[in-house]
Amino acid sequence: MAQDYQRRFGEITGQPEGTWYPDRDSVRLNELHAHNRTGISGIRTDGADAIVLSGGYEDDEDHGDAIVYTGHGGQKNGSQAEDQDLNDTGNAALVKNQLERLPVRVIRGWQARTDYSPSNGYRYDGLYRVMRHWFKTRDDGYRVCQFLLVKISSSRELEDRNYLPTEPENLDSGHDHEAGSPAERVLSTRIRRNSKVTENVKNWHSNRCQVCGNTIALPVGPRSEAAHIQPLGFPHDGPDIESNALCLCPNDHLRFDNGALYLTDDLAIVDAFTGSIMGELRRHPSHRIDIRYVREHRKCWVKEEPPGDA
DNA sequence: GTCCTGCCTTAT
DNA sequence: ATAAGGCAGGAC
Repeated sequence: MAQDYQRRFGEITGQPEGTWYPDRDSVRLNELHAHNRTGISGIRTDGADAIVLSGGYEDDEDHGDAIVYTGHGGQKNGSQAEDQDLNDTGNAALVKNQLERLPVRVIRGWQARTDYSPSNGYRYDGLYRVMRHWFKTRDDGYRVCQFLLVKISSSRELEDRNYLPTEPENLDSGHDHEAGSPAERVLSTRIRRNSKVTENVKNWHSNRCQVCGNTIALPVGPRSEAAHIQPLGFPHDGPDIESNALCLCPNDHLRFDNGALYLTDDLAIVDAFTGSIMGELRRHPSHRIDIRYVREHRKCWVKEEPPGDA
């Protein structure tokens, strides 16, 4: 009975990209996906080996090489009725993929009726990387967890694995971030990043983290990272400019990008676990920070109560 | 479209 | 062991 599904990451032998299946049971029996109804095949401690994209959540966005996938949970009778969270094992699994860089198989179903879904049945469409996750507030007020999936061996993904150079010279002054297809916008995140922005931000702060004040010393010299407040590229499309960037140590960069800390409008630093203020963001007179980007970042991680009710 | 049965994995 | 719940599937 419990012919326990053996989770395997990556390509399944004999099931190449493009293979078609008549139904979910067939997908499962060919060991591409654990479930016959559930979207995410995975658990918190393993990560997710596969997902099905078949229009079950209206906040999904399929652009081929770039996908915004909505997490599990919160639905009652097919419509959103509660907030989603990362206690859900499937959602936590996809975060694990992101942090451990595990590939996820993407299977598209006919129900979604996008340009990329099959007209009937299900199709295995290759391996994707989970680039990041965040929360979105829907128009009805419910919060859903979302994941940016980018196809492996797309230019962006190769560049991310250092197979392609990230040359400072091919920069575009950072204001064309709205242009191009979603996949191109994802690609532009790294390939066309303006190194002058990074350099300025790091120099102003002398490589000291604006959160903790530490500098990571390496034999080659001090190390810091320029972190964008509103992420670059699809779908957030933050600008590649100094007022949308922070100088952070790798630890606080990871915390900031994954919602462990956020900023108030007064640039106080908040510990997301306790909600209490950890301190003030370290400033430099030349480094103006635009509060609009701080708000966009906060939207991804903090449920803001609807205004009104004076 | 809606309803309802059934089957799997995961959690308790 | 048993229960819960899910991006099915088919019937109507």
